[in-house]
Amino acid sequence: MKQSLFPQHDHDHSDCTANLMKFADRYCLQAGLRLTKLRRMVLEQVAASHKAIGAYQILDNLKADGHKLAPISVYRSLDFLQEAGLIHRLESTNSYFACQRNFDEDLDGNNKSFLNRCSKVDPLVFLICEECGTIGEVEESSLVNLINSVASANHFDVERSQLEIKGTCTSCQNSSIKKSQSSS
Amino acid sequence: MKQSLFPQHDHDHSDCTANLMKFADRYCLQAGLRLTKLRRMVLEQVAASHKAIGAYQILDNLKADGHKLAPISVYRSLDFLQEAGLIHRLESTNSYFACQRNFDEDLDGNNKSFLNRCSKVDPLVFLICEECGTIGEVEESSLVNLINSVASANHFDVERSQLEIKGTCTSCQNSSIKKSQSSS
DNA sequence: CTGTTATATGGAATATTGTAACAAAAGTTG
DNA sequence: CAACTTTTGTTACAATATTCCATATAACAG
Repeated sequence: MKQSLFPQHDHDHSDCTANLMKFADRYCLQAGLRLTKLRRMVLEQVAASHKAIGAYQILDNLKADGHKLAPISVYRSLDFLQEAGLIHRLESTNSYFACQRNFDEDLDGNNKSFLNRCSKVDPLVFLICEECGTIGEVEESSLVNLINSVASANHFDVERSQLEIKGTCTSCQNSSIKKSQSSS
Repeated sequence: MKQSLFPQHDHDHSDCTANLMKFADRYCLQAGLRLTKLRRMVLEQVAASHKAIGAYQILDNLKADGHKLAPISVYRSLDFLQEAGLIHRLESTNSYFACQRNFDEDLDGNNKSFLNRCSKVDPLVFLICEECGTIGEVEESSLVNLINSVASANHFDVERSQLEIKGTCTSCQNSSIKKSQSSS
């Protein structure tokens, strides 16, 4: 069970974005996927934070940068990026965030898991802070067994699955405590 | 681990609806919830099948029955029903289906779990057939442990969680086989 | 290089899903 | 009944997503 840490509010995010874009470039190159200018811009928007972002927010941001763009173009890019496993969609809020799994070792080692990252068989597990909107992506290998057991008990053939866990992250728990203490 | 069976295509559904409405009436009465005429009609629409139904589909159905209705009214009823735990929302398809857990024993026994059914702490697990749209709701007590372990490892305070498993149900698997055999 | 094909993007309109704000009606309680 | 709370009606609108067709760009064979 490898497990990412939930992104902290005070972490240095510039590295996150840079690493992700670097990875995306190399990954798409090796996988034969075309990370075009538009798709890359959309990915940069999504990767700009660990909060989920909506399609129209991306659209507005890019328009503000002087790009002339229609909703459909953003949605098409988002579809591509999701298909490539570079971003995920939060179903409960119609928004998107960058895949936070670190695949540096795969990139450098060039091992076989490289091209099968975020495979459709892997269940996705998201921790969603409802206070600040930050998303933490978690790898939970034991969830596969649970899903398989449920599925086989019902003779159900699983394609993909997603577990969305909503609550409050540490940082927000602490600031809530501060708030309630100061207000009382 | 109590586990509902995935609803079969050929089951007699009239019982499902009748039982559910009967339960809803008694449950709301005892819980002090007002299952008004409108809310009851909306629930009947949702409970009409084991497939998820969209808000505007419900709206159209009720309009076709001669009721004058606005979207907001349907959404308000859906909110109430969801809050009451009588229906669930499929986040990935913006649609609703009736809670399929059978609480007859709770009703008759009048035990303490009665008023806490579908508690927010309980993770929801749905099997979603992408062929026929049928939803199977499953109780998986071991998922609580998994979620708690993930959450505590990340110091995350969980409010609620939902696992959506997509794939193909038995009936549809069989009909696909028939199709591919006849077409080859 | 050139024509051919597949893939990606542009542009306009429109479909689908969901909400805000305020008024009216119905239920609840003293 | 009167005051109050809850529910529903009405209108307008916001937010999210897709259809359809045209244009542009990349990939590739000859």
